[in-house]
Amino acid sequence: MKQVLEPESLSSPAITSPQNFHALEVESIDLFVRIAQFIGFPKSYGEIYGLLFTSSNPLSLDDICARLNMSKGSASQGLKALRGVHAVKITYVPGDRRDRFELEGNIRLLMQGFIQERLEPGIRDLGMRIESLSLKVNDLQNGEKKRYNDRLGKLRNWHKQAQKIMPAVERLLGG
Amino acid sequence: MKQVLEPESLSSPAITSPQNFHALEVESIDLFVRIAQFIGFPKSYGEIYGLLFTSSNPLSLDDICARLNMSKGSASQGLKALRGVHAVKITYVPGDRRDRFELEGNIRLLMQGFIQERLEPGIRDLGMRIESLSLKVNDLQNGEKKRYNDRLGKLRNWHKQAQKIMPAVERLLGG
DNA sequence: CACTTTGTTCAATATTTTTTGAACAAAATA
DNA sequence: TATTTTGTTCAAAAAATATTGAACAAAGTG
Repeated sequence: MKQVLEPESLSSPAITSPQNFHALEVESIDLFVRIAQFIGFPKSYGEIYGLLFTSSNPLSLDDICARLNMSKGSASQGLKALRGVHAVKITYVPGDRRDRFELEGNIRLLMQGFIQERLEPGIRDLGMRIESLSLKVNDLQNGEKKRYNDRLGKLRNWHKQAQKIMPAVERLLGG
Repeated sequence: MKQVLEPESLSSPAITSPQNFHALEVESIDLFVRIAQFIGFPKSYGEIYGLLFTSSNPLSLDDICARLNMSKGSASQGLKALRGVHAVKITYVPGDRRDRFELEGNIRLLMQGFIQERLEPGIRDLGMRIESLSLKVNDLQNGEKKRYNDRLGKLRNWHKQAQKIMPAVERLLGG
């Protein structure tokens, strides 16, 4: 029943021997490490994603630990987070008890997850803070109040623009 | 010649006594600390920006250190970085030897700096990496090549969209 | 010129974040 | 049932990042 090949075309047993990467694999993983850092994820997340990107078949937790020389804890946490942003999914391989992990088909899903779970809440939170400030400015004397309101006005305006562009960002990058 | 008032309406000498913040000031600074963290700046940068946001007049390096209870080194570095993204500028106050720092009038300038000096180079770098990968994929066997190209194609496509939306982002947030 | 004031730099320190690995729980096996 | 296999959690260790502070250079002052 278990017809899943060991990863890549190497003859050495993938689970016990770590590393052994093609130049191409290294470069792929490197790319996703950068992307991870770019959006504020730990680089181990990028490594995992990169490894799955290069892999032609779903990998188990142990595969990932072994090939990336990474602890089970890290791999587990990373996979959990990546699943959280829909970057990775679990595949059930009949006849194998272990979970197998692979990429969600589309990079857009990852971006959608990132936008919806990080970017948008962040912007919403800023909006609430700006509103809260705006309310409290009323307690100031007139001169101070005006000056403060000027600056807050610009900030509020900027925030409005940020909200305005979000749907387009989401449509293009995650739609 | 020196007609710059001490910051805020407090009677205590601003330079020697740290803290002494209004609730409003605390909340403002807090807001900008969040914004800083949001875009990956150290929180000290946010503190400085927030303090300048609340201040009705340009502050000296020492003012900033004293009020934020922050070392000269941090303040100096933070101001340098903030000037780098056009968030803060130096004002010369005749009769005062010290530099005085204040916000650039427009938050848009900050965003422009951030977009141009962080976001865009990051995206450009990703593009180069993706291209480099694409070239090397040619060395693979046919099956592998196809699979890799499929995934890379999606990635490249996504990157194209990211580039496409950048001008709009820049126009709305930093224009 | 010697002395002060001001801002910068960078090695050392402190803080924050990430990673590890051992303990644990859940589920499968025998 | 006891044993193994698998994945998660979280306190502790390691690594990365930010902050400090003392040494320094540049420019002003007397």
